[in-house]
Amino acid sequence: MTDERRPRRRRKVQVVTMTDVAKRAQVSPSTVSLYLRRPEAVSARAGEAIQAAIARLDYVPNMIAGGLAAASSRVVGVIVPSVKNAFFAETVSALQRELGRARLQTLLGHSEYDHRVEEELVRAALSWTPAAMVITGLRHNAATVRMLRSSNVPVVQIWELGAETPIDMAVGFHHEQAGAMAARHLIARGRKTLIYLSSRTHQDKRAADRAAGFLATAAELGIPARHITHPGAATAELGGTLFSQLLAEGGDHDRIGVGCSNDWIALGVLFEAQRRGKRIPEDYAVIGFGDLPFAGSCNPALSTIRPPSELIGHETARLITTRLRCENAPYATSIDTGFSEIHRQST
Amino acid sequence: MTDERRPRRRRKVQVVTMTDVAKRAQVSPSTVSLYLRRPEAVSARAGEAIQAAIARLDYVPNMIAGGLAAASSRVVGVIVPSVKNAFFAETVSALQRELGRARLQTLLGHSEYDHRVEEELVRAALSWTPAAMVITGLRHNAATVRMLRSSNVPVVQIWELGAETPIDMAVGFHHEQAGAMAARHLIARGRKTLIYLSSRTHQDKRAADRAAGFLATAAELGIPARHITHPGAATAELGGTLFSQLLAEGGDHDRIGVGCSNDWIALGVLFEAQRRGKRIPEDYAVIGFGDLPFAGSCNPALSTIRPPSELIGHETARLITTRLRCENAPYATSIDTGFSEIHRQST
DNA sequence: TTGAAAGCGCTAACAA
DNA sequence: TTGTTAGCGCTTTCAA
Repeated sequence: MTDERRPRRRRKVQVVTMTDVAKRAQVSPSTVSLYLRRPEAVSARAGEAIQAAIARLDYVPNMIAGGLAAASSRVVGVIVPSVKNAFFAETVSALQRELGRARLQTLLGHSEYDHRVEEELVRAALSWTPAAMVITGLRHNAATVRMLRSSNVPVVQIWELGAETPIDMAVGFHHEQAGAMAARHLIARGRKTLIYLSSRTHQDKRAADRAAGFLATAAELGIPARHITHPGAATAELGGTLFSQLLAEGGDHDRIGVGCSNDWIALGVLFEAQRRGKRIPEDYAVIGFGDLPFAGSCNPALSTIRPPSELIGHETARLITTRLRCENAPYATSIDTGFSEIHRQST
Repeated sequence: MTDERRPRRRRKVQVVTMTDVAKRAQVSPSTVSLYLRRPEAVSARAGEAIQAAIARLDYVPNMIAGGLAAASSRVVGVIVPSVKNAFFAETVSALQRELGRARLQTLLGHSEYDHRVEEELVRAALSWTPAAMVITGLRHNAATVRMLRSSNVPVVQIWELGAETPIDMAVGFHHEQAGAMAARHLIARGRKTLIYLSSRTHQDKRAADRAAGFLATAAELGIPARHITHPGAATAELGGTLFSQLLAEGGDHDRIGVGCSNDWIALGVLFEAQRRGKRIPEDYAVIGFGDLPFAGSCNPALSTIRPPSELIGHETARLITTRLRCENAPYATSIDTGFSEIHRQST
């Protein structure tokens, strides 16, 4: 029993470390590190030895340690209102597929359309020193914007373009223009009165913008128009409710054009019209927004405005990977993805 | 100009570190660390000073450094086939909301129903020394299972219960039982012949299990039954195609009961039946799977089997947080969430 | 209740 | 092309 001061030791936590690989391959740890990041910078002989050692030892690199040393990690923080919403699900899906190709991983957060939740999610994501941040919309708490700016991390704001200047980059379209297109479409089909059916516009500012664009265009073209909205989430059920409300309002119901802030609402209108024996498009022409999977196959097939959900993910990934590749890639880029008009039987 | 050897320095990368907070609060860094993890272990005086310093400096803790030092991070790796699928979107959404309460973040991956992609995603997620892993299904590549086992990370397999033993914990239900329930439901409503309409069963093993349960139950009860399937994704359009195929097959079409592996397919059947003037439920009784948002409001309202998508997320989060709280929490738990039968107009 | 100090596993500057 | 070395910012003993 010696009186010797035993140095306190922490357990070795990781089973196989880079040092183990280096020992086995008879090279130094930094050569292994170099090989992992730029295999072409290492001699063929060393490369093969390292590769063999990795395979043999079943080595999984520790991104946490790498991230700390490099002061930046291979994660991208992505914040959307909700992945239950098919629009964002498509974007997230495309984004993740493309980021994955560049070996970037996705740290996902749902703000639930709440700016305070969003702020917390941004704070949490930034604590991972992410390689980039993706956030939905252009409007955020002041603190969120401040954090994002001072983080020096590339930021892409998605799904919206508008009056506000992006924090860094933006990929999306003008929702007023999408609403305007729906209005023009209905007017072109001879509708005498326009109605906009929407939901949750107090939270979903993009839906509110579409409504505003719809109503403004009707006004410009001298067509009477009004807006029926509801605080609930956009569902087929709510669409039925809104349509019933429209019918209950009475007045002149000759050649009405109905714009919906979302295809789910439009689908509910279709179902409710069917139940009440109203003809679509003869009595009521209906146009939605989203081109959701059912739009082409329902009865009648639904005319709609199709947002480029996948393209937004795709372009966002491209912007991020470009920026990460060369520091001096174009700054403050905005990409207007546009949207398209899908004419089917319901109008 | 001195000849003095200048020590090489790395840039200070983080703007505000724990040391900065400590200096300002006139305490040591380890006290700040302690305060952040267990505020009650620090004197009120020190706590207040630290809190003030944090607020003043706008300090964001660095999870990467924390994760490295603690050899475990506050992320949970979550792998689902696709978040475009409403089932998984609901589960991920619930899971994330609950994990967020425990200050755990979600690293999301989509396997696209491919076990090799899944393996890569697991490898990538494990390189973050996650606090836990969530993975969809019980069937994976051998390498995936090996990595997961040897990682010593809590693993929850979701959305499926069955013959295989879980790697660690499991939350889900038996899909054969769900298929069987659909068959019994149709038989109880007097159907003489049963048809199962499904899609992508070569990839979606859970859909294949539902089909198997449906057909086995029909056989047991002496009811003729057959299976029409298609490799495409489950959409309303495909539902229409499958139903057309059923009609084209001819034979005795008296009192047919149609089970669908997914509500989207059932919706397509409803639309196609409408177009072809077939009456539902008189000519064809239809039951789906999923209870997707439109099921209650379509025409006729759709009978369906409802999987507890949210509950799965909820229970998974509970299992994870419990396990993280006490190391010796029950090991090898399986939770059978069950599912429910929703009877509406279509049967 | 607080502080000193030793790493966690890796990257990157620099030297060889 | 490879190796040496000094941290990255934090957690966690252990001692005071």
